[in-house]
Amino acid sequence: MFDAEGWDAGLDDAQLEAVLHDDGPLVVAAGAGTGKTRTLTARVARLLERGTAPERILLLTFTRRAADDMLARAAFLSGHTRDARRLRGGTFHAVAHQLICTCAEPLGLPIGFSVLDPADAADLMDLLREEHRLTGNEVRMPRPATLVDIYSRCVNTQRPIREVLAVDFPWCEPHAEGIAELCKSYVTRKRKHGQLDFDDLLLYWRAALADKHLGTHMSELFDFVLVDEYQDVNALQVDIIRSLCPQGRGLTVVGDDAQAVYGFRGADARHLTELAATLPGSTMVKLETNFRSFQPILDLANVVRPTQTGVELVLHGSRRGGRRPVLLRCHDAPGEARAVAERILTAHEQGRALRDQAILVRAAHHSDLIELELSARRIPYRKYGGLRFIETAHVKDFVAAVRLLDNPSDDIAWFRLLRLHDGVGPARAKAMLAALHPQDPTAGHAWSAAVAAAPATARVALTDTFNALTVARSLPGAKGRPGAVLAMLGPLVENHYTDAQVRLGDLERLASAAETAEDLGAWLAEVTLDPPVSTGDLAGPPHLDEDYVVISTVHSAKGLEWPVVHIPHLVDGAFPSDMALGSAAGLAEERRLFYVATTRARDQLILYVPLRMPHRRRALDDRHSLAPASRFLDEAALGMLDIEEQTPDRPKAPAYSGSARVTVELDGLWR
DNA sequence: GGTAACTGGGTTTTT
DNA sequence: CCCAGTTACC
Repeated sequence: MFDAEGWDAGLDDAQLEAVLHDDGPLVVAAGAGTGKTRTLTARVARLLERGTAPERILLLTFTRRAADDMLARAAFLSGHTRDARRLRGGTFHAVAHQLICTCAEPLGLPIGFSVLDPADAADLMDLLREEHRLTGNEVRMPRPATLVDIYSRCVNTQRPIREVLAVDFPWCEPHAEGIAELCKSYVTRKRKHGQLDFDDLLLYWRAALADKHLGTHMSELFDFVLVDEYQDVNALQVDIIRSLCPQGRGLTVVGDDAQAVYGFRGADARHLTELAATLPGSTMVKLETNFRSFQPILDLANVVRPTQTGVELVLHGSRRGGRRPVLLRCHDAPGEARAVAERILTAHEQGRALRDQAILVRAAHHSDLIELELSARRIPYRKYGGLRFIETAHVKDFVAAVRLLDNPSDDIAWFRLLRLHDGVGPARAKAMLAALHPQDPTAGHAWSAAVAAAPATARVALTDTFNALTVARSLPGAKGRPGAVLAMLGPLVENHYTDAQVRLGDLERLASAAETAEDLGAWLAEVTLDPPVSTGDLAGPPHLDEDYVVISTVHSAKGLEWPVVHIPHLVDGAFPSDMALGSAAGLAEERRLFYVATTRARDQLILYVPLRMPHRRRALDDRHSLAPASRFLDEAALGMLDIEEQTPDRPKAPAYSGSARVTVELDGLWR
């Protein structure tokens, strides 16, 4: 898999320039498939070889998977495999969490602080919304998840709420006052209960760096900081990077502004070009040779690639030959699902393993019909993105219980756990929280007060739960705690869910994964910040002989590649998403997303257009909207495609044309 | 007054 | 599939 000849084997001139660059600020503008991962890892390997201590190199990536991958490769290339574990790396959020834990006290945080995921944050918003009596009005308040999005957008773009509402959430403006009020109490409530949401991890890291003493200490931890996917950082992350590397010394960023697809999370690709412009003495290296795709795929990609970006890049292919991408016109969505399955099987017959193929979708539910079709034909697949294991109710119950062991004042965790008991709903749970919280929530008298607030039916179970928590808390460190939590949750889950057996099976696997952790709190933060996509992931890496098609959202496919790529649902309203059709900025991001999708393909790319799509709003009648195709398939793009029609695969039986007289008689049934 | 069970309508993308 | 609103039961 790797070249054993050394870190410089097979690098081209531009890549080599980036690898050999000294410690002045370096911006690598890397088009899709130009070997940026290779370049980054080679650079790390070279730094190690030059004698930089591995723990003084920090590699910030977009997913943990990318980080692990790169660190392992760098260690291999440098021949310093033994040092690999000492390299620092991960996502911004994961690294922030690790660093914050080392200085929780000076930051004013409780030692066992909780990490709220966005769903927890939404639960908290929901609670506050009720407390502020903002529900049940004539004009409905935005959904809790939307409130969290609004709050998060303000934080991540560092813009005032009025502006964020006006620009990004205009339909929420009537509630501006209430929303601002909610955001304010959201912040105080989190602080009070020792909870940090994802945004807080960045905020506290930045705050630590801004402190005179702590900040100096923190920025001196690293000699080199390398940031991948820089086009997708937000204002907070930019501040963090700038404090980590004063004057940009030792800083390397890699990115491509044509692949910026996280605007909705507060990212702005202009940070990439601004960095090059504002750092004195910075060097820019452009990587424009694509080593990934056959030329005909690149011809399409170059047409799709948005032109008005800050950094002009033109991809030159290095792989001649290959077929032109195919545009397959399908009858309707079910027809498209059949076509995808058929083309996957065709490629399979031609020697492509299933794992060499990916289906990339704009939104997770776009693969619903395709998944049905694959299942019906017994084609194994694995889905990335969309609803995750960690977001299922029973897993959240488990996580909440574990969180309580370290942070008994975590009211959101309590709220979940209490409602698992028979006869305890939102109102009772809230009354019990009130009984718990003015006191030490681990104290016996607090618990009896809480139990007293519950209906008689729940009291025995609640007492059991409280006792089990006491026992679990008394266990030292991580050992035994997950098992104790599982034992506690068992009867509750059994009572509360209809499909309890499946859920308990999940929890058993989760608990045994947790038992292997050295530090349960760190393990919990890890799975919260970078959750496993399925229970399968908990069992470790999949077997080599396991073969499955990958279904992924385009967002989750960023940075990855497959020999064969299928992109279904290329229809206005789906891809591009109808949510984005209204604004130029939205459409521009959709186009970049399409660019990302097409450039994932190495050898073969198939685009699917269902010609008839069910109408979104009124599906009651059988009316279909005629949506010929996505606006991205303009004349220029079509010129790069081979257009094919879906072969009719189920010829209808010829209609009977003779005469007959038939009656259907049911009256005998009702006597 | 509060819970649980049911129904109908809506659904981007993720650390 | 999740959420909000409704209704029947405690």
